[in-house]
Amino acid sequence: MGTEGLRDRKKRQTRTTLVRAAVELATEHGYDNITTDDIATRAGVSTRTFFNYFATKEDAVLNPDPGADDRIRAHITTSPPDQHPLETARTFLHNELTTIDHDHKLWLARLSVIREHPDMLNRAFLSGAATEHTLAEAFADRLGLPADHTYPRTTAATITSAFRVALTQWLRTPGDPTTPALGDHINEVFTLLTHGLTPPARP
Amino acid sequence: MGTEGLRDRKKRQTRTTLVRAAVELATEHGYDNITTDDIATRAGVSTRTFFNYFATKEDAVLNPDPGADDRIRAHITTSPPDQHPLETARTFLHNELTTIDHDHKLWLARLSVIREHPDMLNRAFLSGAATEHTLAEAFADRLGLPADHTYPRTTAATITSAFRVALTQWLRTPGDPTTPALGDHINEVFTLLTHGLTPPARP
DNA sequence: GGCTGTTTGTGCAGTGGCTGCAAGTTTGCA
DNA sequence: TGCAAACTTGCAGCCACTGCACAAACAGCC
Repeated sequence: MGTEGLRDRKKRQTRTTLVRAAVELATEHGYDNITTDDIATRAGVSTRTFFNYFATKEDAVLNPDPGADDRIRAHITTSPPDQHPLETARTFLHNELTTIDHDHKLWLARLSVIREHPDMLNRAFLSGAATEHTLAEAFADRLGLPADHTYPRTTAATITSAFRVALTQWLRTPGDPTTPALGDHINEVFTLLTHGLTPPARP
Repeated sequence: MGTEGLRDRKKRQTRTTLVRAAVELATEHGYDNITTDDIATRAGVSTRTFFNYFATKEDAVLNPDPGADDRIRAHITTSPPDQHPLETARTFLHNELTTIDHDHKLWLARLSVIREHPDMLNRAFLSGAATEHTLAEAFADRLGLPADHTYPRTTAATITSAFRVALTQWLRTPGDPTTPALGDHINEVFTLLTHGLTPPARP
């Protein structure tokens, strides 16, 4: 089971090649000005193959991480059961940030594309309704509640929203070392939420 | 200025006719099985005209309310400045519910379409990013904060999320008078949020 | 009632995302 | 080596959506 097999290796490579092609082309010419044909051609495969790997042109740029759901579930079930859900989510997100540092360069390009297309981020989060569902399920399990209970659902929705806001705020001032890091934005948003969104004092 | 003019009247009528056609056809044959041609034909206009009224096939079904943003802004600016934002939003949503009761029949059909296509609801809420922006702006004004401050943005995102969850929960048990009304779900979700999502006791 | 400028409706041709199908090609396995 | 399963590819096609050029309807004015 340790061996991966030639077939799987090729498959993974084709996928990452397509992602790179998509992100590069989008940053070079603008996402709207490239076609799926362009992406496939640069990746050296047929257009039809492109759609065997991605259901959508957007997916090729965003490259949704299929393992994310498992990591989420694992983190939630292994964290202290009486920990506040927002705190559990916060620590999970901080863990993930170190992962992002890996493909640093690819991520910067990807983010520049997203910055030009804010709707894409939104769509990513909501067709990522699957992820939200995973969150709700995991918290429901931990709390001994039914999966469709209002509490875990609200919690899950709030968490994804929170992360989205933090990302949006962070994207406004990218790369500048004097501005807050993404982790700082996450902390700020989650702190607001744990305090029930109590308004700050007037300036 | 009181008179509406024949031109405007016709325009409004064409729009509502298209909406009715879209919703009816979608409920009859399923949203995926109808084309924009079908909708236009039933409405008695050309396909090209359809796209003069709606940017998207989805829009014809959802019929986004262009006046909503103004009502939101008005409600927020006229409500007590020291009122908790979540409470302000809660009362606003309750006001809107009475409006929905007007086109009751159309709304039921629309909801049945949405129930078959949960993604549509999500997309509606996030291409309704415009609405979220309005929310953030209005709260920022009221609090004397800059429009891009994290607090109003988090608040706005949380409110739209909350409403989305309430709607989703409500859609699961529609029309049954023994189950909670939409307003009850809204209350429940907002209560959870004002308490910082404190987990309920284990059952 | 006519005249003129501005909207609104429509046909047409075209782009491009996305899919099903029926091959061909490659890999896994015995 | 030979067979089955998985992967790739070309092709034909659907359909949402757009730009453009022109016809039709309307508003305001004389």
